[in-house]
Amino acid sequence: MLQEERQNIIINQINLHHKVLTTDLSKLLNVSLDTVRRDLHELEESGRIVKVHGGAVSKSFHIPFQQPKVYAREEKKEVAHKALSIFKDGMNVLMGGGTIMLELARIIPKNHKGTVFTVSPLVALEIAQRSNIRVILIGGEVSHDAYVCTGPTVISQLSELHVDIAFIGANGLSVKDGLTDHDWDVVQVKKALMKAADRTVVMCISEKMDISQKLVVNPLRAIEILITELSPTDKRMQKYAKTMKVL
Amino acid sequence: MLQEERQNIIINQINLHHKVLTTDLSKLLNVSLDTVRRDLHELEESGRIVKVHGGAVSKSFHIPFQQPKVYAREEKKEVAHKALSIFKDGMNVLMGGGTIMLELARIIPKNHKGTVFTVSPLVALEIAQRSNIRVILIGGEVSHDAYVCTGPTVISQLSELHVDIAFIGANGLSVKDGLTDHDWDVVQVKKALMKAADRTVVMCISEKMDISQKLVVNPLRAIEILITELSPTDKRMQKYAKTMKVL
DNA sequence: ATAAATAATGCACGAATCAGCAAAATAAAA
DNA sequence: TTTTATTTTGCTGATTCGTGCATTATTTAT
Repeated sequence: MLQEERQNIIINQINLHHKVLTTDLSKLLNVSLDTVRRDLHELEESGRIVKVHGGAVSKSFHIPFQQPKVYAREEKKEVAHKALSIFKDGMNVLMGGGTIMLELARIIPKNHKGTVFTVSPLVALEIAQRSNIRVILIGGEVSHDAYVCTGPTVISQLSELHVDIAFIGANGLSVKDGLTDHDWDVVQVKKALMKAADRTVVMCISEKMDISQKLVVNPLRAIEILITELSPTDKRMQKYAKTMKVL
Repeated sequence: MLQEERQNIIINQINLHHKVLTTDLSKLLNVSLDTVRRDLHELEESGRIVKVHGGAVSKSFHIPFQQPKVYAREEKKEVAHKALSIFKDGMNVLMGGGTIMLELARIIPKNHKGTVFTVSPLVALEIAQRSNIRVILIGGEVSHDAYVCTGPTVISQLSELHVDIAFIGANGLSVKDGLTDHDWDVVQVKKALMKAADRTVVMCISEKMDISQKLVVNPLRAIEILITELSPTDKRMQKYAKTMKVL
């Protein structure tokens, strides 16, 4: 068996399973462990795979080490600042939960006037420090992980609400599935949030783009504006820019 | 299973649930606790997660609780500890707002089971960290000074509620006027809180005793239990002990 | 304060890796 | 073809890595 042939098989296996064990390859290809190891080494040299102890993984599967920089905080702040440009005095605004929304809440000017509805106690507390903003917290069962109000109470209150614009965060956004999330309760709430608003602004860091979670909140067309830390001219944004405004 | 694979699963779990327990991961991944711990350690070293006692949480998810300087903190803690003795597993409890209530929330055991209703976002967030307690936040307009939900929404939701016991703080308590307060909105909420509960526990530090505020919440007879930092045998408590239980 | 749960540390064992070397296979030259 | 050079493969021993266990500390709950 040719070396090249072997290495192609290895690449195929990795594409298939995202990972591969050195011992398995040895058996599969009927060559010694050393040969496999050497193959893996070459494939890594040419940057096609990532070698790990015991085998190798595909490049996409391998999450590169993120340097000690604080996790995506700066990106989120960047997103928040962009969102602030749509945040006008006198608006009736609905805000979801999550860390991005909290960043947005933090940078809202102290003298801003308006009304903010939110399902997040954290956002509510932050904004309540601004004396010219009425803060209405939509109450319900507080989820233990996301610290957001969920449940039928929230849904029914939101169904009686109508605001200009809703800001919500995203855990998954893709052209195929639209806005997606992994927690059933949260999905229900997000649906209700979007329904209650004329326009929806989705805010997320680019890391969440082209990712689909288990549950669908709404298709792409339900979103009017998308904000990420990337420039609107960035290549990754183009496929979204077709159906919505991006900034 | 490759180490890389395992660590990816851990990251996924954390992204999904925002927090994971070491023991759960051990079972899920079929490896020893030591291995999980080492994985968590490495993931923390590379700055991808934050390790906490018992497991780990997502780095993007740490609550920036502002801890404002609390007046008479020690006395309030003392009151809170006494109140804890009435706080039994399985109870349906209603909690008001204020710093004393927050102290109580803080010392509720992590493994307490039960349901807590509250009008205070701060209390709700504190208690939501206990996974065995259902926390229902009664939503409404968040007051700018006390950070408590107020307004008609709160009143109407409370009118539909019935719980075993309500814990509320006091800004004024006297034999003549009973429980009094100075903020109209807060008074309405406190009335509704007491109406929704079979029994009312009033918690305050002694300096609020024998003081009357502008507005009356309820007369003394509406209160079942009074808790202060003073001993039940203290001279100042005697006149209250005639109509209610004191501790 | 005491008991229980969780974490850190050191050690041992097996598995995986690496480097160097020799045998085998392949390619190139005489 | 034979010879020589080059590449590829397999093997050996030393070393590193990953894991689990036992012990000791630390934290948390009662």
